[in-house]
Amino acid sequence: MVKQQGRQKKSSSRERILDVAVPLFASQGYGNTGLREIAKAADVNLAMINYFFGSKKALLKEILDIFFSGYLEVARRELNNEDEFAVQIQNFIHSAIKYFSSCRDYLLVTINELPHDAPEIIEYKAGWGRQMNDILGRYLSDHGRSQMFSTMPPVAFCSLLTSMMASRFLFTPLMQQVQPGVITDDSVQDYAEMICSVFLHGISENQEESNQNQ
Amino acid sequence: MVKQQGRQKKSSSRERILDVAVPLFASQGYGNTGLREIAKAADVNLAMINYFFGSKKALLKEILDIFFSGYLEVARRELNNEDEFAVQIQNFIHSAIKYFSSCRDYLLVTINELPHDAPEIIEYKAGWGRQMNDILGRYLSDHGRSQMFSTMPPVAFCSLLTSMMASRFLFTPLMQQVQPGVITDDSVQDYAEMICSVFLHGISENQEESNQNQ
Amino acid sequence: MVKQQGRQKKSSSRERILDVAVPLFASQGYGNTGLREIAKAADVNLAMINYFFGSKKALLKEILDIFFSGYLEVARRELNNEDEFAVQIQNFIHSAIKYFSSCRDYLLVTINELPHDAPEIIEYKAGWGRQMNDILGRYLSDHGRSQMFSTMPPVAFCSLLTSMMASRFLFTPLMQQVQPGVITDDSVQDYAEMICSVFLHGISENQEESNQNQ
Amino acid sequence: MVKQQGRQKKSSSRERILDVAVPLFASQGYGNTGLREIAKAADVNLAMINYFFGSKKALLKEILDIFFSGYLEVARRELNNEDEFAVQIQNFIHSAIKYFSSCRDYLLVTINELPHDAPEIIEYKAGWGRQMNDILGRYLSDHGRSQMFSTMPPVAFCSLLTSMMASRFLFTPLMQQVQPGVITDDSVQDYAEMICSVFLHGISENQEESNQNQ
DNA sequence: CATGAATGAGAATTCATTCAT
DNA sequence: AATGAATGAATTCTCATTCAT
Repeated sequence: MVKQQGRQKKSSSRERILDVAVPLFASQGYGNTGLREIAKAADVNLAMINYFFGSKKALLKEILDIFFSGYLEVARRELNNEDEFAVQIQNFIHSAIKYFSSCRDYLLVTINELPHDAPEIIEYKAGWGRQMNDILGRYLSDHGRSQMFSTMPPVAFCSLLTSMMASRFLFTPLMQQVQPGVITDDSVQDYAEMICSVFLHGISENQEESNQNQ
Repeated sequence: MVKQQGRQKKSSSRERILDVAVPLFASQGYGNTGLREIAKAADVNLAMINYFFGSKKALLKEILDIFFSGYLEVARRELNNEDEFAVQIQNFIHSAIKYFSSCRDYLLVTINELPHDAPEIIEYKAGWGRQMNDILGRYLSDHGRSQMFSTMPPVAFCSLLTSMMASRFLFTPLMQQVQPGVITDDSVQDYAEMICSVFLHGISENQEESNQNQ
Repeated sequence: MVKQQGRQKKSSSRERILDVAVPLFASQGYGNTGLREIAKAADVNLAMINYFFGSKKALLKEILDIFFSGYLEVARRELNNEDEFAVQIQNFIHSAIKYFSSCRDYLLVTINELPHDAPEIIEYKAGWGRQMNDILGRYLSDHGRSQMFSTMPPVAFCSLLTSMMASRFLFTPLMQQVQPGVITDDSVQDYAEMICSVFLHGISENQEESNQNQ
Repeated sequence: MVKQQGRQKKSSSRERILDVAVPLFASQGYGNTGLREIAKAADVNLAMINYFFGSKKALLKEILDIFFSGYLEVARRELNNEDEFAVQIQNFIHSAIKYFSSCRDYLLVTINELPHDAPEIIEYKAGWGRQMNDILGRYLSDHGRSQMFSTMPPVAFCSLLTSMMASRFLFTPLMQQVQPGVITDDSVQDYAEMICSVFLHGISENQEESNQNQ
């Protein structure tokens, strides 16, 4: 599906709709956001949304599409090479968090709509999930770690890691309400470092240094 | 369909509404679930939902309330005692995951509605968040770990751990679609063990055994 | 229909409902006021309203009843005696305006619901209208003024005079919004004087003095 | 039922809604009339009412708007010229009553909703009231009659006169119920004459002739 | 008298979608 | 590509009323 051809002279309506829909879905939820609201915010005629995307659900699909394809690309790039196990994971975490940070609203929409079982969407999401599972499965088996903890299949490994990396973005709104000023945008790099450390070594080891420093 | 036989007649409608609303919200999303649907599923007159709860939003609040109060109770019980740092964390993780497992739908609703910014709900959620933050903050400072990783405030510590523990439940629907049969209910105990291990020591340490076993 | 028997020890619920319903109907309109609102304001169980009055419409009827019976009583007292034509009218106007002032909310409800044609109420109001018409008709014919202006039947005479007297109360909310402080409660007496003067002599005559005073 | 034939096709729905809503509001009251009823009577989809007017309240505003702007126009035309005081008043009364008669239902809606205090509407009505007050105030002061009766501010003058002129229309339904056949449409001219006479000279003067005729 | 639960209809409003222009 | 009108179903919520206790 060709996203854009030629010079894009004037921020096409189609783009404006997406640009406006994603943050709305992210902050209010898909079900709580009406097409009217989107149309008004995008300064576009209501009928144009269905004209471009076919339906509200197809608009959601497109958003999931964009997020997943980017996420998969990161996974393929960082996990399909000759580097060492831990190095790959570290690179993946850094890249993924950078990616999450670059499209947090896409992430939020994707994560929040994941558990929902709208019949048309559910199998669709599974398709992306399978691809991600394949990449991670190959990565793990390549390094002889297919049965980590004896009960963590790749699919769970993937879920856990994604969940950890996303936690920062998922909880941001709440965290800022609880303790304003604590979460700052410039600490994404630090955040990736921390996730790497915890995922690879847990909080205990790190804690010893931390204790010494005190 | 017999309405109710035997003893507990009083206000069973109210309970039926809750019992039915939670899984519906969990599987479809709050915004995608109509009161009609809930009323029909609970075999209750539509008007009773507003009669008992006041509004759809108040119904959601009640659900968040129930989940949060249970979660806080777990935190208070496991983190407010004389045990050692790692022991407390381990007990907390086990208890919390057991709790999550006992009310997964409440968990799903809570997590998925967390990022949304319905004005009335947002400050409400922050209230619960603050309480949890207080408990964890005291726990960390009691053990001289207030500034873990130098950039992880209690609020982030809390988010990360919760996110890890919840990942299993959040992604269950998708995981089962991707790899049917992998996720089974009886492995909750193992799951808690795994989360403990990763959170405290990371995947590397454990990996060495895993490698040896190969 | 006996209104009250015995000592009325504790401002009965029935009275509280009426006391609360009348100003609500007056300020919001009958149709815009719910029984729930009344029940809450009267601190009475919702079901009590129907228990005491039978229905919302019956509650309205009772209000019209109370107002009309008082109004008729004034008319009977002031127009059924041996005084002169103009004296009777003057006494009637003074008494009626005093009465209106003592129950303005009843007046407002009555006037504002008058034109509406709820089938059960319409004939009911006509009953009261007929009684008032009889009194005024007898009064006019007694003084040989049955055909004032050749085209003003008693019913129109009655309407016009009532409308004049009521104007002050009907427009009070608007007037105070337009020119705050102009309408004061203590000028009811003056107001009656003015209505008398205009109704009997018009504004022209009075104006001449007014001009001289300038 | 043929929807529309011939020329004027555009936005006929909007007009039909207004044409149907006004008499319904007039005869049943704003609060007692549902949008369903209006939609059915106008042969229009229920949603079109909100589509065109935004809300039920906005529909009411539009009706008030139409009535008030016409009424103000009459006042401006008849009271803003070089004629004598009494002549101006007479012309105004004749024009206003003709106007009232041409849109009685608008008049009824306006008058009956005037006392109600729906927060959004109240200040809105006051805006119109102020304009009318300005016109009448200028008119009175131009003729040196600002303090008629020493206690009748322009706002009261305006209320009284409007109330007198409207009485015929306000009470019509009741009057016809009380004395069928008395109120006829062709007597509007006579009615205006009568109001002029009463307002300027009162009933006494006229009465002398009436007495002589006996 | 009084209460709380229950009901079914109806309230206003918004929904996603379609279609002729 | 874009618009405005239109639709029918669904939204949340409130209505007046009833009834068993």
